[in-house]
Amino acid sequence: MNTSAEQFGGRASLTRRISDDIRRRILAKEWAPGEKIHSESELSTTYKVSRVTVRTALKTLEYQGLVDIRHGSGTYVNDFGRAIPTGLNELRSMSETISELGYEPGMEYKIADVRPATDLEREKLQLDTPDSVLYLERAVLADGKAVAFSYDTINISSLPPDVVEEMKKGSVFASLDTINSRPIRALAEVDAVIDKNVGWGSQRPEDDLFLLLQQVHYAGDGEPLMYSRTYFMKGRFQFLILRTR
Amino acid sequence: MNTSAEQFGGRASLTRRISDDIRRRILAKEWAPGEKIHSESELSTTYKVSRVTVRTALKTLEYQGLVDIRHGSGTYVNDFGRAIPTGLNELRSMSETISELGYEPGMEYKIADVRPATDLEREKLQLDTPDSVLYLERAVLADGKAVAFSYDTINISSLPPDVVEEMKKGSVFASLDTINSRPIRALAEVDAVIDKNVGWGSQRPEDDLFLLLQQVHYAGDGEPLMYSRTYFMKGRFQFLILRTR
DNA sequence: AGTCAATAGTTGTCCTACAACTAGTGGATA
DNA sequence: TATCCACTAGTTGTAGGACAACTATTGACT
Repeated sequence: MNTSAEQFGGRASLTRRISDDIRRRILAKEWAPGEKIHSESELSTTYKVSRVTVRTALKTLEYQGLVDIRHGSGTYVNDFGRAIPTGLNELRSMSETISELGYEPGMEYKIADVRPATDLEREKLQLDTPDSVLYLERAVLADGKAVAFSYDTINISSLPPDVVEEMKKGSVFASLDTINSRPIRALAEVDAVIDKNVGWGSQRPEDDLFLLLQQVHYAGDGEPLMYSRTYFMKGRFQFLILRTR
Repeated sequence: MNTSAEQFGGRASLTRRISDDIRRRILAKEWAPGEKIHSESELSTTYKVSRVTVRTALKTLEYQGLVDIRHGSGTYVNDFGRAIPTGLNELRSMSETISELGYEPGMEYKIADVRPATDLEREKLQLDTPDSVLYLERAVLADGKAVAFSYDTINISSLPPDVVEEMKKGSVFASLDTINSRPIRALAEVDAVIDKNVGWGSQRPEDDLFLLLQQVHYAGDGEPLMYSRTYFMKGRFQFLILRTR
């Protein structure tokens, strides 16, 4: 098993590891949509864990919309089309999401500076003093094509300098993982906007129309880590959501 | 307990009923954000169910973002601000959502007709023959103010005539419930659009800018029930989403 | 004041058992 | 033949008890 949690150093629970693995197997098309997967007893035998653990793992996948558990019958793989199951609801980095969709993720940096926080940023990140923040302007690429423009402000007040330097080049989430403070919660707001000042280059839309995902990411202790605005370009990135009861 | 599932005649599982009730208690502010709720053992005693059932119910609420379960410590109510926990991910009708947000829901009907399906509608609803469909154009109201315009096409090929008549006036979801075929899954697509032909009346935005939620709702057996486009007006309806790991 | 071991309380996992439900089998019946 | 129905094997849902793993607090000790 090579779960994302293990990859990122977190000691994930047994349930989480099983859940991640079955999720991987489903996304790898081990079972076709509509097909019945192995029974809970069978899975608990092969994974060498109790049925309770398998059940909890499967429940997670059911919440995510990947499977349908039918009492007395079995667990069936859902047909979720091209949707990223739990795309908006589960906290993943853009790169992870793009990669899971089958594209090659990339980032094109325009600005990566440490500078004093603006009033808005101080409010969003709950900074009292006029602290310095790391400000990033980047284009999000899928297979080399820009799909979104990202404006991120990172609270660096409790981060070591070398991690900050690392963030100027690589993935913010990965850097936060190295010091074990990946955000575990985000409050996101979706909006449609027309803005002439967003984006750059030849790939930006002429009608200035974007789908804006505005987020504040929080650490486990409730401290705001990052204020992030991602402007998606229409048609470049399909925002599919599976809704379930 | 008066769960929505019971209200709508569905024989909900024990876990679901417990989960719904604890959810209700949390939304009713029985515990403040950050506060620790009763332990699993305690809840299992008071509800007279096993700890397994309570655990599964709490897991559901954790996935919805309402609570945070901490190993060895307890279960804590999340501070989800003004967000509708699991707003986009869980399948609820607009009226239910508006009502849960604390506003008085309403609908203003512009069109409610049975007419032949268009090509697009036939495709979305997987109709082979040129069947008739129920077409609705409505303004969605919160406290009497229009927050969105809704364009719905309902597959009536397997619906009794009296239910169709009922839908022309009341809630579509409620009518579907009476014959026990409420949708259990929807594939939704979010987009930003500029469209001069959407909306009506004095409350429509001058810049023709909308946040579009395009959905196909499916029944339990996989049959498409409804193709729905909801155009939200900027600023009238805050689309907050709680994202968790 | 600070450190640390002990402790009580809570969630995570395991085991076994049975209830509730589903889908199919095959015989009885008209 | 076609339909109905009891039966059955298989699967998920719930129960109860036990222990492991973890957290937060207490209180003794330095």
